[in-house]
Order: sequence, then structure tokens, then C-alpha cells
Amino acid sequence: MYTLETLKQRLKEIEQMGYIPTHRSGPTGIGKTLEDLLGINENNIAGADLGDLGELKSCRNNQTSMITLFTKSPKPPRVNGILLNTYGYVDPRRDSRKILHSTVSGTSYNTVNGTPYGFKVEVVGDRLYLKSNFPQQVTAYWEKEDLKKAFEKKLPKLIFVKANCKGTGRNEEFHFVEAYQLSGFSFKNFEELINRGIIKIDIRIGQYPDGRTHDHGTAFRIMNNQIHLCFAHRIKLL
DNA sequence: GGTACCTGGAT
DNA sequence: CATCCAGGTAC
Repeated sequence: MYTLETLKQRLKEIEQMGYIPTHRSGPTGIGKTLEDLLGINENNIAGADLGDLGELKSCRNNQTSMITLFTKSPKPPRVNGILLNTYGYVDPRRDSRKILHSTVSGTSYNTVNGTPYGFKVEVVGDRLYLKSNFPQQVTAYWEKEDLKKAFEKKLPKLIFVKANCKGTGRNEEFHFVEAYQLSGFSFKNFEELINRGIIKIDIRIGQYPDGRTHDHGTAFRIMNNQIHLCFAHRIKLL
């Protein structure tokens, strides 16, 4: 495991390697490539990759995208499948099973797939409810306590690495050029940012290439250019 | 084999 | 800004 100093050294080595071919095609290639370079085994453990140093995040420079803080499915169990069946729509490119992608805010209802209907998130007591204005209602919610646990597992600190990129698909390459350790993000602040619509809840249910349903996980996300709103402190590592 | 996590986007 | 989307694994 790294210390802050050995991590800084390794990041410098990686920077000096220049452009590095992606280890996986598609959006997730940058994260997989960086994990490999740092010797982190791919995992789906709900915890910080770098232990006390924080959770590892990476993104491409000059591109606007959202950072996933953590994923947490709503309750009750398997309700994502019900949401998919109830509100999903057929992917016109595949014309098979339903998919459901929707970025939900705390401030107002969104719209889903060109319909007049959508979702918003609303705090009621100890829960966050996924509310909808669709004619058909489904009850889905998160316990604040569950979110607090997920939050505290991953987000006390965060290692944020940026790369210049060129090429596309399997031929994409990354030059990791900038890195920070961010800290000082409280759950109270997290709740506040959800209420203000800064942190959004992203429902991401798509399909595998063979047409099977692929739930990428319901994510709590923020635009990468607003990540500074979460953390009080920042240390430059590269 | 479905569910719930991991890693990230384009327009 | 919002709407809609991507490739992986453990169990």
C-alpha cells in the first residue's frame, strides 16, 4: 500500500511515461488503466481503493462529465427492476429489452425519454424518496443511514487524477498529468448538496451487447467542475 | 443468471 | 445546464 509520498513518486513516474494506450475501450478505460499502473486489482468492493489515502478517481481533461461519488441501489430490494419495467423504454438502436437512464435532481422533476413525466428526489424524515409524476407510482427510497455508511466508506478522502487524451475506442491513449488529494467532505454537506441539486442521483440501467439487462448501479454524482464544492481541503500530488 | 457493486462518458 | 449513455466483476 502507498503512503502519500510513495504515491506522489509513482504518479510522477506515470506522468513521465507519457501517453499510455488504454487497457480497455470506452469511458471506463481511463480508470482501469490508472488502476493497473498503480497496481490496484479491479474490484467491486464498496470501499476506498487506496485505503487511508482515499478513493481513486480519474477523468479526461477538457471534457465535461460527472464523477460518481458512490453507487447505492434504492430500497426495497430489486426495486430497480420494477423501475425498469415500469418507466423504462426500448433502446431504439437495439429494439429489444427496456433501458432506463435518468439523472435525478433534488430541485425539480426531470423528464424521461421525451415523455412529460420524470423523477425528483425528496427528503422525508430519515429517507430520500425517488418521487415521480408518472401516472403509475413505484415506491423507491434510500435510508439516510445507508447513504451515510456508503459515504463514510468511500469519501473521507479522494485522489483525483486528470489525463490528457488522444485517439478513440481501443486506440485511446492517456497522459496522466495532474493529481490532487481532496479531503474534508462531511455527510451533512453531502445532504445539503443533494437538496440543492448539485449532487444528482443517476439511474443507469442499460444493456450488455448481447441484450441482457445491465444495471450499472444507481449513482450519486457531481459534475467534475463542481467537485470542489464537496471538499474543504486540497493537496496537489502531481 | 439476476442483482448490486466497481470503473467512467457524449450530446 | 439537462438528457441519456459506456465496459467490467462478486456472489
